[in-house]
Amino acid sequence: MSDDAPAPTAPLDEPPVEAGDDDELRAADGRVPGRRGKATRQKLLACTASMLADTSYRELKVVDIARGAGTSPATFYQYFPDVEAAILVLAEELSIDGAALADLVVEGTWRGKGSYDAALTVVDGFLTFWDRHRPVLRVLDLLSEEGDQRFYKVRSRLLNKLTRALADALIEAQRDKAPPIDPMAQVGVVVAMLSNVARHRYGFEFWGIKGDDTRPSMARILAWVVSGQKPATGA
Amino acid sequence: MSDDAPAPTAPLDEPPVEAGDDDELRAADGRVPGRRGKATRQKLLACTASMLADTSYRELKVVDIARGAGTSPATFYQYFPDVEAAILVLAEELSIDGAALADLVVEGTWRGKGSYDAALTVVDGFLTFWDRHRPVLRVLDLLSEEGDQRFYKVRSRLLNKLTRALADALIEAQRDKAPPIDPMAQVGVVVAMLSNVARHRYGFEFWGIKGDDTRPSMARILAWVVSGQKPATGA
DNA sequence: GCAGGGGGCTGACGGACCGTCAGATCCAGC
DNA sequence: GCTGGATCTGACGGTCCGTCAGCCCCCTGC
Repeated sequence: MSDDAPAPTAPLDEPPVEAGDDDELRAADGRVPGRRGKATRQKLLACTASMLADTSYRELKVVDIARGAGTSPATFYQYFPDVEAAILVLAEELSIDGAALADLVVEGTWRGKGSYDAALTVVDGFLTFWDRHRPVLRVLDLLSEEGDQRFYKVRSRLLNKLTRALADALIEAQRDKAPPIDPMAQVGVVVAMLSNVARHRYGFEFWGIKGDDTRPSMARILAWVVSGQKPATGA
Repeated sequence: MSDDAPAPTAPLDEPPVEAGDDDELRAADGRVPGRRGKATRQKLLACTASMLADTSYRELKVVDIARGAGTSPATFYQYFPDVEAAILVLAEELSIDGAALADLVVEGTWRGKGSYDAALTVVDGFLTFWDRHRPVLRVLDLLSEEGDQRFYKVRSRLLNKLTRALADALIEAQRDKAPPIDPMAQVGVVVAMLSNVARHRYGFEFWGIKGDDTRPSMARILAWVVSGQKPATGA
């Protein structure tokens, strides 16, 4: 739909506020919520998040969320058109925390021997981020996979910051060589690796991969791709 | 649940038939379906697959499947406990086609210069496989993500063959060096990359990555990880 | 401190879909 | 043609959804 495909390394850091018809928060009937209204809205959000932590998305009922927040289903619909809208708000809040990942990239040194350490820092940061927000990220993945454009956009923006930062690091680290392949494509596939491993991390150890060897594996690849040189693996 | 965590490189190729209490196919009421019954069951499966191609999973109704197959909802429940069970059968049928991917690995040469070509063959095979079976694979990912053990198992088995084959190739290609990291972990993360890129392939080009640079990117990484040497990139 | 207005909340309802019966229908085999 | 089992289905109770109209309570102005 939106044709704002940006140039590969453009910054494009719009603030994560939603750009609606009106910049004011609106309830279902068009009224602007007051103090009390905002409080229940927040309580509903918190309750949604906490239920998501130990309930599969498909068996998440509006009535449960509402009752859990000490209110009624009709009230829920006062503030959100559906459950997904509430989760979307939760997902957008993630952007702030996710931006810190890009900072990890900028702070690291990607030329020479330091690249592996920088990569491991990013890998660990990513895994930690994913673990902390697993419930929301799970449905974020779920719904963007289902073709929901709203979620797809949030997901893209979330990973985009990190990907762009890595692409910039690659360009900087390999500035003397002419890169044969689009830097965004190179680091994009690595980010895909990161996110998929983070998703299925539990499954990995289930099926015969010992301990935490996935971490150095990914760090090695990341360091190699960004720096362009075989990294000195911290054996 | 099942504690059959195998040694990293054990074959473990059980045939993809389901190992139930009885080796016979059963309907809901416990009877063995006859000729006519099997035909409608098959028609229901086909209809499920075709609806999945252009309907999101969440809006896939049993009544639609049943009507599409020219029968009634009650009949559907005669053969499948729920929609997921039908999709699970579809997913299991994929195993056969998926096994061919492992063959691609075995046939390739992973030492020296040939490694990049071998890797590109595997990458393309993987992407083709994913594109061909996208509707079913989408739901397979979806439901295993949701914690459904049945789907998780099928998904693991599907990727396991390929992963093991790659791990074996790695061990063979790097037999003179002592590998610092578990080979399964090394290739496992690459397979994670492959599957996640295959999933979001459309999104990649949407967001500013030109043409098909993801293919060589992944091939380069795959070749490097398996062979242990910087591959000669087919510029 | 009290009355009025409006923001906030809810019971209750129609509708969609689910999963399950008991009974109708079909099809061999005699 | 008749019969018994295999196959199919209409119809139902139940759950959840999303939406009203109307009630309650807070808060403001006097």
